Amino acid sequence: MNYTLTISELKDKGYRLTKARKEIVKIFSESKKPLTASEVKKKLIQSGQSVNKTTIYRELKFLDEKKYLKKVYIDPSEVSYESSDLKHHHHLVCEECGKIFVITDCLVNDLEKNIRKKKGFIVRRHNLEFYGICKDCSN
Amino acid sequence: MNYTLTISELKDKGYRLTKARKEIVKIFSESKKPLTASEVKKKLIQSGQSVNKTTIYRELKFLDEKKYLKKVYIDPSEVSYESSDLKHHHHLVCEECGKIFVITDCLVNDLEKNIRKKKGFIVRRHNLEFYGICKDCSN
DNA sequence: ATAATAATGCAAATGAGTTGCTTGTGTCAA
DNA sequence: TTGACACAAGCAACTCATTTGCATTATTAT
Repeated sequence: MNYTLTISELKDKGYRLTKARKEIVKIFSESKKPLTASEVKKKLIQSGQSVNKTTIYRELKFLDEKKYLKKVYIDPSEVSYESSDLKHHHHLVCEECGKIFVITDCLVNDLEKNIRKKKGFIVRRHNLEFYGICKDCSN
Repeated sequence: MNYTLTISELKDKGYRLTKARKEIVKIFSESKKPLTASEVKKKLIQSGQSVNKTTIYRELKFLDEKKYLKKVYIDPSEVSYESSDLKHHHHLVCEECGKIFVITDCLVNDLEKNIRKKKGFIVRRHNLEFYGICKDCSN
């Protein structure tokens, strides 16, 4: 994995280690689920940091461009991000309570190979999200 | 198929047949790819209709609620819609030229059954989009 | 410590989507 | 055919995520 989301990795690459950057890296490396800009802001406030939203958007963009974060489209009204060195996985999104569960099975790879063979389309990435009702909410 | 996107179906259900509604239904029933509100507006203008964006948003919402259209999340900055009586399929989105191709294979059903069994999560729907480089752009 | 460069904060702008309100138009019954 | 009523359309103003310009501040190599 080339893109380990750690302070030392960023330092090695020669990127500046600012307060905001370090804290945002920490937040994503500890988070078990994708986070939106506003969720990141909340977490920063909780940890006593006051960071301007513009800075957060710019930092998310920076980490996305450098491949340390990936965009995840779960809520059409807000983009989420997650660390790109997580093992390949997909999300179960409960339409009742909004909780997000992770599944690590992925049988899409075979499909991608077929697509390449049959259509000449080279798949670089895919999004697969499941929406439904979680165990707790189905009673 | 209960939700055939046609004028006569809407008439049978007792919905009003307005100019905008009829034209939007026509646009979606002829379109081979998902369309955003602004793309619908463009097509309306091309066909000589001037329809307010509010009307378009309300009509998309109406047709979505009545299950004649489905939301498709391809571009995180804009929601797309497509006719819901299309055969189940997924999209190949070229990251170079933006063209959208359709694939009708879907091996996600098995996965959904597993999810239900293993996690107790009842999948209602899923989004699966592939992003990559199309044949024309890979030279 | 200092210069060079990148990051920050703030205010203002953008753009998708929504809402309140008034006016216009299909539909149906008489 | 007409009138009443409910639903739809248009307009302006609003919301909310995200972006941009610009002046200021912080980080880092020298």
